[in-house]
Amino acid sequence: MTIRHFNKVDQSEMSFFCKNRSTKESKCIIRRVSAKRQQAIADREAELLVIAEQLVATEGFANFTMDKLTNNSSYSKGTIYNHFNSKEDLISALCIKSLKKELCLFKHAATFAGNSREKCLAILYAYQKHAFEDPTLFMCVLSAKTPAVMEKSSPERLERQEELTKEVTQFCDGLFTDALEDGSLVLKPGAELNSLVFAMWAMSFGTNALMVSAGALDTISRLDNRLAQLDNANLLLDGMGWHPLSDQWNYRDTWGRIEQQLFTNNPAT
Amino acid sequence: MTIRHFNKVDQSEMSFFCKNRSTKESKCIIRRVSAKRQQAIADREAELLVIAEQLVATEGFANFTMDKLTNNSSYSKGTIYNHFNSKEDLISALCIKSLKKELCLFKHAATFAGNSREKCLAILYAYQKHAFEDPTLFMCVLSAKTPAVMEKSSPERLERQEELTKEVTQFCDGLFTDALEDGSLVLKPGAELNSLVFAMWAMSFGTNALMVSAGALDTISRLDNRLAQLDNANLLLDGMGWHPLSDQWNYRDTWGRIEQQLFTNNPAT
DNA sequence: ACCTGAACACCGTTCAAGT
DNA sequence: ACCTGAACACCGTTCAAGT
Repeated sequence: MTIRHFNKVDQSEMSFFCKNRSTKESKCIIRRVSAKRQQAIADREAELLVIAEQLVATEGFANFTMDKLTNNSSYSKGTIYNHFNSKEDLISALCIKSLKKELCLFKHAATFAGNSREKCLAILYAYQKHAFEDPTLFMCVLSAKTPAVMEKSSPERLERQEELTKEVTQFCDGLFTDALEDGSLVLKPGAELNSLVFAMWAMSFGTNALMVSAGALDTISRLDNRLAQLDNANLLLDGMGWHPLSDQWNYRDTWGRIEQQLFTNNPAT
Repeated sequence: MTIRHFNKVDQSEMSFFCKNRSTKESKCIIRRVSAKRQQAIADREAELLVIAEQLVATEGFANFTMDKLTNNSSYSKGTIYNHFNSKEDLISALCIKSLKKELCLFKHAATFAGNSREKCLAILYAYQKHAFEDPTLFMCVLSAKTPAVMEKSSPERLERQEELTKEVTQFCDGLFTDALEDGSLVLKPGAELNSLVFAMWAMSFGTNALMVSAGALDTISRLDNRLAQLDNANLLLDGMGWHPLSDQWNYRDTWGRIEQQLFTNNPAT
């Protein structure tokens, strides 16, 4: 059921261990010699992030401590602080992991065979799936934008965060420009592509955030979790005038097909 | 410019200090005797919340400590722990303060003279104003729903939270039922009033949350802050079919009138 | 009946000493 | 070159001693 990501850890993420090697001559040699070791370090970092995420998920953000991470891993505090230069930097790392997973799911979703509006729904389905399966990671993206976290994150990670956010945004821009090109979406006078993308982002983020963290509330628990994202999206996309409108097409059927075709027992990526 | 709230502190909020008085006979006498004292306690609690909010605003949530609160106030740790039985309980109290302010602003906004959709926009204007003026309080409502905070909050405050949330929801329900009654909004077949209210909530919350905490991002900073909420709302309300639609009415003009008539130099409430 | 602040257990972070 | 864990400063919470 669950799509696995990052089985193979990307070495390019190990910015931290390389940061003090500034002399150009030695750089290459060291890299070549320690390639295997660097892979080991990257794997350890991934392992630490998995443990951290589990701890945050079970005990909540506030109750998560570096002590607990140390005790639940086989590494010492010093080693952990070699990977993350503060607790906040670790959250930043979780945010990066989250963005990478989102991007991966989005790209998978975009392969859905359908019209442009259906593809957009596929992305939203993927976003929802991410939020429900990994609420902790999903929320990390928000908390990573908090001043307190940003101030204490390493510049390398902040940069990586920005890069990935830009990639996600551009990906969504692409959806909209496709729709503009095939004529299923037409900009109203005075409207901008940017603000449409932002509207969709705000709506889907708001829906997910409220469902994930305020699910206990009356108003929300009365709604059908599986369909709220679809219903909200339909209202918004109708408002944008994105054809076919929801009374001319059975998007509830689309929603089911997205689930079946893309996210069921599929060892994608 | 700023509308002031809670100059007069509501005594009913001091649940904490009264909780151990269960014998009915003595209750009344004690209440009467200590009425003045209870007012003093309520005032102190309000004072502590103001200081706490400032600290959270300047140093961030993670960097806020009970020690700093103690040092910045004229009271001892023990006294502060008489008001809030944990750091999380204090966040819960900030959430309550936030909800009360929202409700107060919403009721003021609902006095706007206009059609039902314009009234809805007035509420959204008020919500945005709250989020931008008091980002800390705004975000408290979300963090208060976090399991970690809920587990350590006093039951009294959790109950008050729920009460207020219900009040806000019912208030929004009212807006929609008014629109249904005067015919400017018609439910599509299969649609529910509940899900429309939720959609508006998700959209406006998402918009505010992204603007407040991710304002540093490229995509967002390019947007006109003042108008994003309006633009997003117009897309959504058009999608609901709430008349007059945005191409039949100048809602940008409405937005300006809301600001001028309701939220400029007005010592309301 | 309420206030106080010393006291305690715990957490984030560092760094001298190891390998 | 990297790892370790003792050490330190700080934070959340309590509670015996005051008024």
